[in-house]
Amino acid sequence: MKNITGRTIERLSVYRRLLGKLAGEGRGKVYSHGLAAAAGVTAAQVRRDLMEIGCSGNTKRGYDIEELVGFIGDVLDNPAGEPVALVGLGNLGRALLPFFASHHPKLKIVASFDSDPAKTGRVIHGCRSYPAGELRRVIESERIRVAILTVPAAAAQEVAGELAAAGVRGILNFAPETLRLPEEVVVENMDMAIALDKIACLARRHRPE
Amino acid sequence: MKNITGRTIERLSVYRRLLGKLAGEGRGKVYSHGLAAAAGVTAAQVRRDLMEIGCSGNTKRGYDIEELVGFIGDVLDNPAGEPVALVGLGNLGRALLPFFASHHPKLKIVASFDSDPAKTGRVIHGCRSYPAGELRRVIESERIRVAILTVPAAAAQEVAGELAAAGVRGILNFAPETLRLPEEVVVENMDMAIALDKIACLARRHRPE
DNA sequence: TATCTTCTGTGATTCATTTCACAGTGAGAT
DNA sequence: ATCTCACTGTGAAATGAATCACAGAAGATA
Repeated sequence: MKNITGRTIERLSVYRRLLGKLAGEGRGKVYSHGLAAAAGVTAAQVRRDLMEIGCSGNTKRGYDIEELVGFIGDVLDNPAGEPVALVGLGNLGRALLPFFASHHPKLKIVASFDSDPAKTGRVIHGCRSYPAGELRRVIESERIRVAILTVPAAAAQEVAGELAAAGVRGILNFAPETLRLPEEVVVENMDMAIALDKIACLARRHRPE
Repeated sequence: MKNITGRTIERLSVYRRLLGKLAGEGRGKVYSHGLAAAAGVTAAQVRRDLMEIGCSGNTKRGYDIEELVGFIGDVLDNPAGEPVALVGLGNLGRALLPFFASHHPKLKIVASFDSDPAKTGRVIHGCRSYPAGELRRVIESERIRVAILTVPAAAAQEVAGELAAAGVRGILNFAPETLRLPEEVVVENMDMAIALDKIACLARRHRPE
């Protein structure tokens, strides 16, 4: 299994969520077009994605849901589990904690940080919060490779640099700021200002044919 | 100006933010490679994007920052302003309010909604909150075309349908749920669970050459 | 004025991603 | 036992997006 693209990974994550729902409804098998309709993509796309991760369906019964979830997990998840840090305990950061505290099989927020001492030293949603000065030590000792960044834009670049220096290799960036980091660090921007600009603009000019 | 892609719109939004910062530092002109470095893209990409919205730079001085901001605004913004609704006043929704209350020239959250009466009837961050039952009336009377959806996943599809029926044409969806809507509605997903899956997976396999 | 340099604007190309379309397959019907 | 139908797996084609690379422009320099 060579280089699987980010796009494909996103779709696999969508499929997994939908498959979990189907399994919960007692379904055991699913056709490519069934998954496709639920995920809002084409059936050919689903088949190609599944092919890419090396999993096969039965010609007449479709794909086995449980098996599929297993295959997707093999691709997406770190089998040892993936500890995640949350940096920035403002309104947004605190709002995200319970969001992620939800039942993901492997990802877990194990530490959070803030520069404001009033917000640290406690346990919020089962996750211990540390002062910013402890960042490097905790990240290193817990071997954290993935972080969520919810600090103010003005601090984002500096904090991101510290994270990278401490060993973090993937950052989910909520700050409205373009991060400049060494190329071994993967950054995914969740920039709401840009997203709103985009949908406002597209919605205005979008006219279905 | 024909069909400008979503990708390009996102970059234009990034450019605008950076240009604002440059203007604040007293810069009046910028080269394509200057903007490119700040935005993390190539100079050719910047030139092509700017070409696409019909704006020209001077061969030897580069682009005029103020003019550029104007051109980008002409493409991205609704000149009449764009009222936005926020639906769902849970932790996440409340955390987003101040985020967007920030100084966008045209976008403004003018109304928010929640099904819990305890959360409505007030004014939060300068934005009046209404009970869910008022949704259609307010959206129609305020002519709101863009909405941010921060309700629980289980309610997302239903609420999105109501929004579309009330006239909303663009939805920024924070719920971990694939929305099925008529094609005249533009949906942009801000799905944190998927994004985390993605960076965790990419960070693990990513090895710069 | 002539030359040099460094920029922009853009056709052509490359690269990435999605869709098409069909051969192959197997369960169920007859 | 064979036929039929609806599915999968996948090469090939189409589409979409980013990059290359260079002609042309204009300030700087002498």
